[in-house]
Amino acid sequence: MLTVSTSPASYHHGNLRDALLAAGLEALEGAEGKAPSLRELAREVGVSATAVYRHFPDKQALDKALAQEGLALLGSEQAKAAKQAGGGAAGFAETGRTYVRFALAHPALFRLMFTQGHPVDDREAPDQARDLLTAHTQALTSDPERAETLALQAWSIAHGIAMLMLDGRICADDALIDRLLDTDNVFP
Amino acid sequence: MLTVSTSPASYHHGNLRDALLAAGLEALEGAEGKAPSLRELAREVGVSATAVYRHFPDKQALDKALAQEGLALLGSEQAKAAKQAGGGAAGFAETGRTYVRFALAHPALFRLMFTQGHPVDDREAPDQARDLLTAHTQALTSDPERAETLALQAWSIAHGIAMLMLDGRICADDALIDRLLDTDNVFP
DNA sequence: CGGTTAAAGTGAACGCTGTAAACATAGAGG
DNA sequence: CCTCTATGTTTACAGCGTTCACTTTAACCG
Repeated sequence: MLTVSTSPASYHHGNLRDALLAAGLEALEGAEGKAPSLRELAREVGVSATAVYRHFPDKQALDKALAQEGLALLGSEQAKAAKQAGGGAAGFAETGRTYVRFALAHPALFRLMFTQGHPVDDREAPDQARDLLTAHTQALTSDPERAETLALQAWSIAHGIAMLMLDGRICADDALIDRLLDTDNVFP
Repeated sequence: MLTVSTSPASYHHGNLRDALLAAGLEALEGAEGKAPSLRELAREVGVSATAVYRHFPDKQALDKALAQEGLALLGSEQAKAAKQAGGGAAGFAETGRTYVRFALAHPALFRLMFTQGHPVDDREAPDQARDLLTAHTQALTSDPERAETLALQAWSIAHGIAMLMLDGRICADDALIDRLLDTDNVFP
């Protein structure tokens, strides 16, 4: 993921880009809800604000990179959870739970990931989360369109639960997550 | 909803509060994705920035009021749609479609509504959207807990679809909305 | 009526933000 | 060793939310 090099504090930082991302991720964990400012991250890393522009054209680009980092994190957590559950349908269900729990565990990061104006990936960044999703749904049916529908529905409900819980609209309760994700008996 | 009084341009504005909300709602419609600043709204209404503080303690409070206005709008649109569909299950389905279409039609407003740190309503504001939801699900089953589960699931999936489409994660297509909201055959 | 008072406006100022422009430094390669 | 370029620095600007001290106005009351 990220190699946070503890490089010497010389004029040239060494690898500022990764240091900024690491500081960004750390800032997103603490201080509930607050997204870090560009200057704040620069300060944290011990560098002038404008130095950031040697590595990112924009604040938005920095945010995008952070979002990408978050996406990778989510994907790896989901993959681990699915494997631990033994894969298959049980593994699929676990990716959903992991999705929502990830959002609750990293609210600011999750918000950042899905608050960018446009998609984080312009078809180049690997998206393990999405790959898992399509793999799991394709295993459930032979009809590709049906698999896609299922995938998007599963994503939507997990994302909806996550967002509504983050916004305090519905109670962020672990049992409730399970209850809502259990769609086997929507129409019994 | 909002009465935009065309009051005389005297020293005292007349009802600045509503004028600010009206300007805010208008600003949220144009200029894709950009939420208006406090100063911007004050300028628009022809008043100094600090005048706003006579009516709202915070920028956040202004945003909250705007969100409330949006919620009322959504609720009324849903109610109309449900009635036109003849109520019942068809009406319920229509509220879901309306929810997502509302988000796509007013992206900035919708984002504002669900981006506040904490719920817009501290149990005092009437929420027609939520009332419709519980009413419709309670009509589907006699078990109250099951009705609540159904309600939250329906809300989650609609909200998830809306958010993912707003973020460009899934294609904002009208046919896709219908396809995803049709959960009758999730597990055939 | 006329005077007082409080609600509702003003302008200047502060510290913060993202960003641009011009300049400085250091490490790598000819 | 000298130079070039990647990577940093300082200074500056406009806009933001917010505070403070002040002014205006309308409404109330003796």
